[in-house]
Amino acid sequence: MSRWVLHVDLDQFIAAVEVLRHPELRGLPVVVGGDGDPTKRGVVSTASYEARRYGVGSGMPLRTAARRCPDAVFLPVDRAAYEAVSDEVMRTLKEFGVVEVLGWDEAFVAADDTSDLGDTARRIQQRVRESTELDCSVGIGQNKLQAKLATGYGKPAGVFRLTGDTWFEVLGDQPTDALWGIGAKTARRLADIGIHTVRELAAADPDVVAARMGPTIGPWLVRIGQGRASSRVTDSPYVVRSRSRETTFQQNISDWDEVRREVVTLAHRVVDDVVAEGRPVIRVVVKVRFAPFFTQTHGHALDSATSDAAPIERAALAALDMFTDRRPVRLLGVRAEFAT
DNA sequence: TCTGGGGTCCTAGGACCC
DNA sequence: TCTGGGGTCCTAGGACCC
Repeated sequence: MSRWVLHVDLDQFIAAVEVLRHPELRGLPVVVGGDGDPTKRGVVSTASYEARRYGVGSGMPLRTAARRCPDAVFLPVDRAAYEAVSDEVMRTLKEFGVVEVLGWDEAFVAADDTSDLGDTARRIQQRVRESTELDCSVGIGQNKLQAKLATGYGKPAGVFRLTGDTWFEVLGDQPTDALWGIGAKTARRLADIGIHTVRELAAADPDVVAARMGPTIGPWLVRIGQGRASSRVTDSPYVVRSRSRETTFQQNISDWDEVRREVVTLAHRVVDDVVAEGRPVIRVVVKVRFAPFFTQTHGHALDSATSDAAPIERAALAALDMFTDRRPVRLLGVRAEFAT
């Protein structure tokens, strides 16, 4: 099955939505993250292109962003607002074919009409602009990996095509972490066995990579190095596997009784989500991030699948009791896993 | 620079069983 | 008697993504 895939990615989505709501911010450096207070613990969700010129980027601590760009406008994250705009974007994309949603601001589209994909991409951009006043970039590829990577070369507001024929020309000399699915850690481990570029990864022996990276991941890494991946775009509704809530405290918590109370609070928030989901839970996992930044998890299986608050809360506390460390706590999380 | 919140999937090791 | 190997399940941790 060889078909073409389009990947649509909204430009600086969260910052762009905020500028739509606050037109006076257009052209200014805007940073969205945390509760909008750059003196607190939190990271940047999205920075406008104006802010990026100061070296502010996603994932950066808000305090660092404030230091690099003191004049930036800092805004809190407003999930509901972005979800509403995202829904409108996805509705628009469905005019063009099957849509597989990847997040608030990106999706794959299986183009019905393969006669002129460049034209389709431009029409998508036009329709998204008409319905939401937002710009997007579109990648065109022969599979999802190619399309996804192509989009990055089209930004902002452009269209880029990446195919099997141009794969090595565009990506061959890039470091392996340019690929979707390879991060800093995997890139470093690949470098340990002499693989630095996409071209080298593509030429590697899958068995050698498997010996270092595992039997499933190893051969898959070689395949993505070659630009090979699935082209199946699916709109089948995703079945969520877990629901979780977590909090980073502004000040570390040293009192274990307070830790227990916070875990109960989080467990109740998770139960609300679980009830909304309407499916029973079989396991509860508690995550503790100790100061300075050391994370552990422990889980507790439920005797029987349930959505009731009491057994889920008890399981969370039982999981918490498995922690023996009593260093100050920076973050607590509770996750409920659904029966499959 | 002092590192969010919400997810997914894979791996390795131990327990358990035959 | 003091010892093998394989399969499967569970758990914790790692890595990645948006």
